[in-house]
This record gives sequence, C-alpha cells and structure tokens, in this order.
Amino acid sequence: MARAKQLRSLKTRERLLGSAREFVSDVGFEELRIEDLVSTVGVAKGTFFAHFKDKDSLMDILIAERINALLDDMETVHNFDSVEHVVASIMPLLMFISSERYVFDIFLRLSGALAVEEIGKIAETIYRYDCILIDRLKSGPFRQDISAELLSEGIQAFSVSSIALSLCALHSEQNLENRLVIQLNAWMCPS
Amino acid sequence: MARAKQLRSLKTRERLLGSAREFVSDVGFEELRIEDLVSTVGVAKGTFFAHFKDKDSLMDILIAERINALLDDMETVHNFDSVEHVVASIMPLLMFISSERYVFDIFLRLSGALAVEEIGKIAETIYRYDCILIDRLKSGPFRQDISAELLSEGIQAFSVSSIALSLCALHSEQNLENRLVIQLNAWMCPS
DNA sequence: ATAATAATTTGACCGCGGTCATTTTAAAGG
DNA sequence: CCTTTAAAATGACCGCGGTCAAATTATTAT
Repeated sequence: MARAKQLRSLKTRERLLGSAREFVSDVGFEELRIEDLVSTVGVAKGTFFAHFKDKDSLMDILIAERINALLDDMETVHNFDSVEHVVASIMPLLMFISSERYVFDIFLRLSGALAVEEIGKIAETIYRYDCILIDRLKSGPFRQDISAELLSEGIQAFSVSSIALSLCALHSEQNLENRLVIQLNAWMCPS
Repeated sequence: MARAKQLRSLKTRERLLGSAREFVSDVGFEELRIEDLVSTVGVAKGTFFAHFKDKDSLMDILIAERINALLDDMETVHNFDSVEHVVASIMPLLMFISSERYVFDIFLRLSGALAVEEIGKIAETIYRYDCILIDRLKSGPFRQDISAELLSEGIQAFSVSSIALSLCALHSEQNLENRLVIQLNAWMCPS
C-alpha cells in the first residue's frame, strides 16, 4: 500500500532546490553541476535523481519560477496601445530567455509537453503567457481579420526567432527589440 | 613551415564520414555514437577529434548535406502561385528537420553563425534557403507592403515554431502543414 | 517491544563526449 | 641513406549525467 511522503524527503528536496537557486545566481544555469550540488548539500548523487527525473527536470522548475515572476509583472499591464507597447511588455521575458543560450535550449525543449500525460512547469508558463497575451490583444488597436489566438501564435513565433538570431554572432549587433518591432508591426498592423 | 595535408589524412576523414552516413541511415542521427564510429572505421577515438572539432561539427556536415539535397529539389520550382504552393515547396525540408527532435536541436543550435569568423555548413544552407525563398517571393501574389526579405523572415519564424509544436505531444495531432498554411496565409496575404 | 514492510539514501558503476602527452608515420634536407 | 621535422594517430584519462542493487531509516502491524 502507498505510504505518505516523509518530512525528511521534503526537506532534502527543498535543500537541493535552495542550493540549486544559489548556484544559478552564482554561476548561471549552464554551469550548474549536479555533482557540485549534491556535495554542497551533503547527499549522494543518487539522492538527487530520486527527487528529480534528470537535470532538465530541475532546470524546468528553476526556469519556470523565473518566468512566472516575469509574468506576474506582465500581468500588471492591462492593455496594449501599440506594437511598441506589446514589445516593451514582453521584453523582460525575452531578455531572460536569451540571457544564456542554455536557457533558450532548455526553454525550447521543454516549452511543449513532452508526453501527453505530463506537462512540465515551463510548458505551464507558456500556457499562462498565452492567456495573458490573448486577453490583452482582444482590445488592442491591431488587425481584426484574424483571431487573437492566431495573433498570439505569431508573436511567439517572431519572439523565438528573434531570440535565436540574437544568440548568433552575425546578428547580435542589430538588437532584438528593434527587429521584433519591425516584424510585429508587419504581423499585427499590415497596411 | 606548413606542410600539406597527407593523403592518408584525407582518406581517414572520408572513411569517418562514409561510416557516419551509414550509421545515420541505420540508426538515425541521435543514436550515432562516436565510439561506435571509430571502432567500426578502425581508428582511435582521438583521431575522430583530430578531424572534427566535436560531435556537433560532424552533425553539421551530415545534416547540411541532406538540407542541400532538399534545396536542390526546391530550386526546380521557379515561382510560387499561392501560399499553399509555398508550403508544399518547403514541406520536404520541414519534414526532414522535424524527423528527429535531435536534428531540430542541432539545426537550431547551428543555424546561426556561432562565431563571426566561422560559418558552419548548416548556417550556409540557411543563407542559401533564404536566397531561394526571397527570389521566388518577389514575383508571387503576396502582400507588397513589406519587403521579400521580411516576408522570408516570417516564413522561417512560422516554420520553426510549427516544427517545435509538431515535436510536442499535445500538438502533434494537428499537422504541421495545416497549421503552417493558416499562419502563412495570415502573414503573407492579410486582408 | 519486535518484526515486517515500505520509503529514502547511498555510492560504486556505466556511457559517452572530449582532451592531451606520447608514439608512429610520412615528407624534406643534406 | 640517414637525420630532422612536422603531420597523423593513439589510447589512457577526465568530466559529468545518469543507474541500480544494496544498505539505512522510518512507519505500521502484531
């Protein structure tokens, strides 16, 4: 029969998460090593993998936390009055995702549900983000010939490709924000 | 003084590449193991890394070969008469890139130049693809308020995001082609 | 209390990409 | 031909994510 999770286990998990957050703020996401993490916390390596499926799964939690904090900020804006306003609102999120190539990689890998039964934390933030966007888009001064849902899909597509370009040596000079304003004007306000 | 590359070296490289192509057609890109490769070819592991910077670098070559073959086909179409026609023309390429999540990952990582001085093979194919697209777009029945260059950027952005969705469990049922036709109609022929 | 059972932790071990000092082999100079 | 020099190949070794049978610790039943 199933027995309840022990307090000991919950504490170990929290210590691992807490220490992981510190590592990330010290050395970044990419440089976090599971071996360093467990030796700092003082548990065996196997313990980590008893609490998290794999390293990606830990990153999913840590990155989703950050995204949710940024979405909290985004939610305080209740409507968009221009494409520039849209871009300005989503920039903090895009800056975070493009802050490390590794973060972008994880984001892309985990932004969709990997299996039908299991939706990760980052995938949940995408859903939340989409809802926020769609709600604000309905009342904005944007094209009305397509749905807000489709409008949102486009914003996300252009965002991802702009981030990808900004992470690439040849295109890093033209900045992400300018490129996105141009693309989204063409997408959201075709003349 | 610099001495010329020896024939022996060129042959070793070709044997590695040839065997790698076989591995890929047998077990796919993801499952190719450098250790299997070198033991099949009969050289030491270090030899591989004397010929290729890393595993990604080999994948860059192999995947770019495939993309170039698909672009050769694409080039036989000389103009686009509709959005459906555009999508149909680029579908073989998108099917290949979405055939394995690993291929998509490599593609994204290597599609931009990683360093200013060094442009990879996949990055070259992107440039070639872009030229082909832009050329065909100029004469097509599409919106004229934005440049063919910008039009092409959008096609690539929507393509990438459609592939990402198709690799995700929740969205794989709605197929890539349908989604793309809807998005690109909204992008290329806004009413 | 004590035994039985289940949850938790452990650490030796594996797979695989990647490194590098050393050795082997080929080409150039005398 | 022999020596010198540079290219090519070698394989032991490392880093690090991930596994798993065994040991430990907590919980429940008697």
